[in-house]
Amino acid sequence: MSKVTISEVAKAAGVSTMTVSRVVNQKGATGQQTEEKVLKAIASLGYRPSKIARSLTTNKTNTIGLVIPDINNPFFPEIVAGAEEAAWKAGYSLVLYNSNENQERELEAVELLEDMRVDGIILACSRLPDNELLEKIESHSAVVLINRFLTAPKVATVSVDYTYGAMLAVNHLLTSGHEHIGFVGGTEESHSTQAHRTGFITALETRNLDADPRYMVYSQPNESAIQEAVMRLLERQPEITALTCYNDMAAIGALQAALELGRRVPEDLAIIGNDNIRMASLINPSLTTIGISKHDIGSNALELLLASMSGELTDKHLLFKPKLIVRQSAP
Amino acid sequence: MSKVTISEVAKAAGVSTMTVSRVVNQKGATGQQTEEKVLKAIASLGYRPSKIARSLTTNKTNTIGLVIPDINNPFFPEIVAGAEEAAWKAGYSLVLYNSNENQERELEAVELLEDMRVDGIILACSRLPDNELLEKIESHSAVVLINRFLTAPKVATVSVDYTYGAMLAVNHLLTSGHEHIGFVGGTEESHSTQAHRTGFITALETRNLDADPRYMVYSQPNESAIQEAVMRLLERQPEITALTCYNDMAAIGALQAALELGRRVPEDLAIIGNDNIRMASLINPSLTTIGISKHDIGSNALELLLASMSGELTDKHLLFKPKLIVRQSAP
DNA sequence: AACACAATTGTTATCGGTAACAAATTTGCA
DNA sequence: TGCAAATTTGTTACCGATAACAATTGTGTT
Repeated sequence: MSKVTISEVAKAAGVSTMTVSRVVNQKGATGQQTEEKVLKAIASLGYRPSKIARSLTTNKTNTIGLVIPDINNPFFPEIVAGAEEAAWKAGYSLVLYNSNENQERELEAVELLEDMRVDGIILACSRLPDNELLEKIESHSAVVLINRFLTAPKVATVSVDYTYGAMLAVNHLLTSGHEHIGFVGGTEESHSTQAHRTGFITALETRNLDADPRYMVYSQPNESAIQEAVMRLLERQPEITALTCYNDMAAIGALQAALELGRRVPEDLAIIGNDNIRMASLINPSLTTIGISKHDIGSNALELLLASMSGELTDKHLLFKPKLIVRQSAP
Repeated sequence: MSKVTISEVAKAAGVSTMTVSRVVNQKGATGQQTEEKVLKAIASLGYRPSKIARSLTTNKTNTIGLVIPDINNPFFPEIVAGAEEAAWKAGYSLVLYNSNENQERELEAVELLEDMRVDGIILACSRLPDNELLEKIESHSAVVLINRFLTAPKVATVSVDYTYGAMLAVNHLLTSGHEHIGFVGGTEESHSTQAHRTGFITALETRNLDADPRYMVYSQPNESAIQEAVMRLLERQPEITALTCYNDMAAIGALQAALELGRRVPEDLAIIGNDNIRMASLINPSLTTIGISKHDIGSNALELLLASMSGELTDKHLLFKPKLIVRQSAP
């Protein structure tokens, strides 16, 4: 345990603590030989300034909170990596909470981050209702939401244009000649599901086709639930020849459902995913999907947060345009 | 920004700050009606005690540092999840660094964690040489290493018995009748590679077979490098009919190499991975692999750390026994 | 009612730094 | 050489909480 304090260094160097502080922070003028004395004392004692103590006076922790719903969902590690990378470059540390898709835990995490006096927080895919979210957020000076739109002062957002992505997917399928296209979503409240569905409907309506509610299915975001939901959908509406899924894990669940029902992919059933997680190119058949740069989302979120912290902007909303990646599952 | 301090609460409740502190921490006796007054004041002001200030006096941050080499490597998110879960339950927060397999960055991360006065650190798969690692570690009061053995006071470790796992793999292949088995490792310095190779060699020698160095190949831990290394290996030693890989990503690289060379898996080439990442069961052919419970590694590491912090043990070494999971790639 | 003792509350110093101002030293120039 | 201005250093107070001890209030007993 490092126990060397600034006053010990000051004593060893024969100067005041302020002088040591000035040398450490390279702030305020410092004389040549004094500086050397101090640096020598620091080195010989192995002094490392306490960020805790510093934070108390400066009212700044150089720390950022990141709350994600499920780190095991391959969508998120890349976002975390992007954010961590940007944070590192800017001299910030990341405090990570994995809410496990649990609202209460998400709330508590945001509160804890407040207790820790983090300089800002990034909330990914919050499942909290608007009012609760707003209430918890207002005690923070800088907030960035990922994939969740919210108009509020101090709140910036970084989102993927899922609506646009879904339209790309549906148009691709329509162009390939599919006439009965199903939609596989997550929970109905989830914003990405809603955005995706909007694109699904819009793309169909643009071509004067009806989006039949019976062709849409929702599910809890885990593979077996998805697989089951898709199986029910396909048994109920066997005329479906193509599926757009709100993310790649759902698409993989759909693949398994197709396998289970003896439907060949893509011959009998075309499947398009969303997110282009690494797995998408490695499974068989490889997954046609909508690609988004998750790393960029993370790094942009963090940079937006830094800007927001420094008061350069109060709110700003980034929207990433995804693009279609054609592979085997929907050629 | 929460700015309510304890003295404001004290003023509002008409008591001293110590009384407020006692109510907040439920420590020391407190009178009924005073407690109510204080709680009311806390609620109405929205007071949240500063962990920063508290940490300064108590010399405890309720914070744990976690350094991992690559969060995009699917081996790690589960470990992080396990550690985060256990930390959450114990009331600790996690500070995460992603070193990107970079030694310098890893060093810096450990130093920063010291500056933050975290209560303990978990270092996953450190690539630092022993002496540097020891030097940096000694300023921390509690350390747990994952997949890295090191005998030192205050240092506990949680490791997977890769050697045993590799033996399982080789024995499975030998039992299936393979006579020329190749080994695919990561960088030669990596401990998991070394442990894996030891198992590979031991399993062969147990059956009085020689482990031919020409059958072993090493590579940087990224898919394309692995793929290329495997292709060179297979072209050089075409008699090889089976490969054991030091992890699943390497096995997937090997699969791609086989595809590239027109070798069918498992008919022409059997492949066994290691780690049982989620992808392993989803790719085609599904991957025979060595299964380890990564979530448990993370949670055990954290619990060990907590025990170490509370002085219950100074060093302890956990070794997880993996087990063979037979799938299509090596039936 | 008086006293001893327990329960509750308050005071002061401190954790390890930095802000803000004051003091001391150096420098430049008439 | 002297003196104002610039540079370097030191002092004091404070950030927001808690530890340790002191003071007060309440309780039961005879």
